Amino acid sequence: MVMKDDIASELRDLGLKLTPQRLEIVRVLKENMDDHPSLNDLHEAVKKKMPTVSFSTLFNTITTLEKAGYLTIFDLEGETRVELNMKDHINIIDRRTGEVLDIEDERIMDSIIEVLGRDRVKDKRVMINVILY
Amino acid sequence: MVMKDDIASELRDLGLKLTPQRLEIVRVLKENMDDHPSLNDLHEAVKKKMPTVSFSTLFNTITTLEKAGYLTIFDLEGETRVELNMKDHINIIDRRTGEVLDIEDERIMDSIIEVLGRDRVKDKRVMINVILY
DNA sequence: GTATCTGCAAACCATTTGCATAGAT
DNA sequence: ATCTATGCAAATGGTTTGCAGATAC
Repeated sequence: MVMKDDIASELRDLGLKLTPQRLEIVRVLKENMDDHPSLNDLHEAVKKKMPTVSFSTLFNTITTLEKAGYLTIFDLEGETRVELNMKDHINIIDRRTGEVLDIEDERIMDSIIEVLGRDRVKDKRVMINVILY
Repeated sequence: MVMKDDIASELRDLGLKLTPQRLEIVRVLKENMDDHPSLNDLHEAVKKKMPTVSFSTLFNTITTLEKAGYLTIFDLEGETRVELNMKDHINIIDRRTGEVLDIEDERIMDSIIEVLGRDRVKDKRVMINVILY
């Protein structure tokens, strides 16, 4: 359970102005942390709580938060997905269903880091595409 | 160096009609195998050899070849990329530059397969997104 | 008071579709 | 003769931009 004031101080720490829309967007995002929602899904979820929030505002907010290092976005089959898990981890992405699963597996992580080097992985924000036939 | 007739028989084996456009598209694709070209890049490259080939034809051809299992496509930052490497391998994708590198590393591959199970990986055409902070 | 945020509307851009004509078998 | 491919033009769909008015500080 995340408290309102936590979000406010997190945003303040990033130097961002506290608007009701922003607070609501982050609140909803935290509630759906495991879902890696698309911008549209997120917009729908936010509108349920605050129907007047525009897609533009959502887009601007996510862009701002991403630049501030508060979240990560990635593109899945042409859709922007939002990733709020800020721990080192791996997304297992099902390209057919769009499902995204977070795992924190040391073996995979270690082998990737060992082969590529941690700095390189970190620097490049690497995406790894495993292709088996 | 790939010979013309090899491509023709490959396409024939897939039950596809042999048109000059198709042959040229596959020829160019094989020449740029390591580049994971976008549809647009590929179209430009094909037009250098055969200027009349339309984007539609390229699109239709790639779609057809993908359904036939001849190649893989994936989406990178909103662009369709074409993958012709049909060996088990890993793409290291730099999300900033769009660069894609093929590697065949047993350690990474084995650890992924061990954790997820080969069938699951194979079935899901998994994409793995490594996020380090 | 000023810099930033909001939200409407329009632009953008790669992809995808519809369809009439052309070509392969 | 039939089935599939080609290529033009238009539609789609998610993202991105421009900007005027509103709000946070």
